[in-house]
Amino acid sequence: MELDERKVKILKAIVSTYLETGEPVGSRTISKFTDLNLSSATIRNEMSDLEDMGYICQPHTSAGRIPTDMGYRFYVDSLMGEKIEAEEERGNLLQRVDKMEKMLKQVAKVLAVNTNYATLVTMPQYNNTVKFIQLSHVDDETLLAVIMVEGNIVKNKLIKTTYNLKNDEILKFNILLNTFLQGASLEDINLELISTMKTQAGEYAEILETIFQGIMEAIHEADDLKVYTSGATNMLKYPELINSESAEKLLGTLEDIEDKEEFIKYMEEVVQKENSDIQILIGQENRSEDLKDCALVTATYQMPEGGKGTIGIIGPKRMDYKKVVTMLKNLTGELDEIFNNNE
Amino acid sequence: MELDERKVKILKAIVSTYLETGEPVGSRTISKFTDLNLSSATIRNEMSDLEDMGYICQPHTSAGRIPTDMGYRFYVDSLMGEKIEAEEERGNLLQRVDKMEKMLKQVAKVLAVNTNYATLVTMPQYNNTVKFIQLSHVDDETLLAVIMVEGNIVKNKLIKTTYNLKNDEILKFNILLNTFLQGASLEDINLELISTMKTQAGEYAEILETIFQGIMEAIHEADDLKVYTSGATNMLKYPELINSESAEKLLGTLEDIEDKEEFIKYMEEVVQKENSDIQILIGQENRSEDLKDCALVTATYQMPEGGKGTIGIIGPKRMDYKKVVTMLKNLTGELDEIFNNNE
DNA sequence: TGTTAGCACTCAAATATTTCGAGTGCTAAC
DNA sequence: GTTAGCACTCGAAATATTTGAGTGCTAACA
Repeated sequence: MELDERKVKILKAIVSTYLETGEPVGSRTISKFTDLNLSSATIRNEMSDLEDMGYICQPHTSAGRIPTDMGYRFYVDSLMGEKIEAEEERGNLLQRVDKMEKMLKQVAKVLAVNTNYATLVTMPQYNNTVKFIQLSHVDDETLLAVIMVEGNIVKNKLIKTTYNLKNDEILKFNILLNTFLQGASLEDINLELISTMKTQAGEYAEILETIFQGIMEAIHEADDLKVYTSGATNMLKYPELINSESAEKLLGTLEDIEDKEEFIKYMEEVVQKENSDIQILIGQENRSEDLKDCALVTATYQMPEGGKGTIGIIGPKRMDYKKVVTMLKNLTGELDEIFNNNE
Repeated sequence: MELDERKVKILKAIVSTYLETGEPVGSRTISKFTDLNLSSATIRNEMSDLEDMGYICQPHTSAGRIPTDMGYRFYVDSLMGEKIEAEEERGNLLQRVDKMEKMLKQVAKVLAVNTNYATLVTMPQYNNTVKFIQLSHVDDETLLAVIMVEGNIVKNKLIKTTYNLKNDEILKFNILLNTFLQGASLEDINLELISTMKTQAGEYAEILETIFQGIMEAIHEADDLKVYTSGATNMLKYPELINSESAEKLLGTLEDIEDKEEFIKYMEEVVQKENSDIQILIGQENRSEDLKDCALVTATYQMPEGGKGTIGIIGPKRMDYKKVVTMLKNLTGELDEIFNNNE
């Protein structure tokens, strides 16, 4: 069977009506509210066809039709085909804040409030090139290492030492560390480099080892992709999700998303493989079982220094895709703007 | 009317039965499951008295009795009277982690998982005595200020300058800042001190102003009492809360609790006024409207350096107080232990 | 005077029953 | 190919019915 133009029109009408109302849509509704001028009976025939083709289904006999994942997919794809122009009133959503962290939290919040879906925003990911390292004396047995990496991200770590370093010794360590590590990315720091440094350190080799270890821990630490979520409780607003037995699990997932290695990995993957900036995954298309009744819409933003992060929305499959996509485009646009102006 | 021993026994039996079952408890139940050997009729009479006295009430005629806030209060008070011995198997709950932040998150998580209530943990509050300040060069127009305050909390801030400071100039600033600010608490930093510093800075007074401002911002910033919550979704497990119209609001409150100045202030207040380490607020006893159907149980922990923070649980009034209190005692005990060993 | 058995009454919750109507599929006619 | 008409389906809502735990009250008993 073929998906002719009329079928397409009907399908789109069904999906968009369903997106609005959340009720299964019947043949009469479509007959009345499209410009096709077809009777309900004809629509019924077409609907029957569309059902055979897998785009729509009935939640039970004698109910209207609702889109299948495939139906949503078709709708979304054709939506993406149309050019979505960013709305005129942009630039007002975000207030300028200096701290990256706050900014991203704000983005998550803004998104959640404006869309009524759950949102998540990841920190931009850098390749962690070291900009500089600063060691300071805290007390007799503690040092503070401050490491600034590409993207002006500051990490710090307290390091316990057995030997009480004097100020001039710390200074020497600072010089040594910076000489070797400045500009180095994680991959650059290999065993060879380390042993060279140790040779240079001479009698201090052992302490260097301790310090070095602390520094590496610090660099890796914040690396574990922070995710900010917001509006998780918005999920409660969608009955189709609440009834689904996974609702509580989903909320839980969102709550402690920071722990869910797996989930984060998944997000990363999504970011990686997309070429376009907007990516939509519907229902079963999501690998994660928790999301099987949801749709995930993500967009990437880019930092001037090359960092890359994701803004995403999790909501019911019955989601206002158009609004969400526009929203995401606006926000990533705004982020770009802010970051570029800041530089 | 007087609350004689028998009435007390019956009241306690009612409350504790209700805590277990969540159902209104009737006279027969009490008659059967207490060692009083009284018929249900007698119990009924006593219950009627207890109702007159305000300790229990009926959700509707011809239902059993449930405790009023006053009833809970009586129960909890008498519970607190008994000595609660910490459980033997303590010390295993928390894994040692180095970062304060992680540790507190873990505490929140452990509590949430073990109790099935929502939990919140605040960062310890210090009086923010400056331990030392370290200024570093980032690029031509940016400085990094790292400030360590009492309790080994590290704060940092990027400061934009108009004038490109050279290394030796930065060194001078470092010395200047540390000379004046080391050991200073927030109250110590007043206008007089600032103007003295400016005089010392001479031609650099203006830049000092900028830097100083940045530093003050940094110190204040993290000061805004971070709160970690966990297990907010546990609230969904308690039907009595879900039906209450405030459920969603409550969840929302928990979700972005970091913004709710008001709420945080409230917590602080609770911490302030308590002399004993455990504080319980039931229903209307809570100032916050959002908590009117909940109970809030808090405990304070103390850092060796004098910092003070709060661990708390939010749950339904029908809460396993005994377990929660024991749990909190254990955890604060563990925290103390860890902090002391660490030092 | 305190305790208890007995009984009529109440009322939420569970269960069963009915009604309603939106929606379908099919057929026959245009 | 389109449409009107009709019998049929079935969930949801409304309504009725049953059930049972629980109460308060009274009268009798120790």
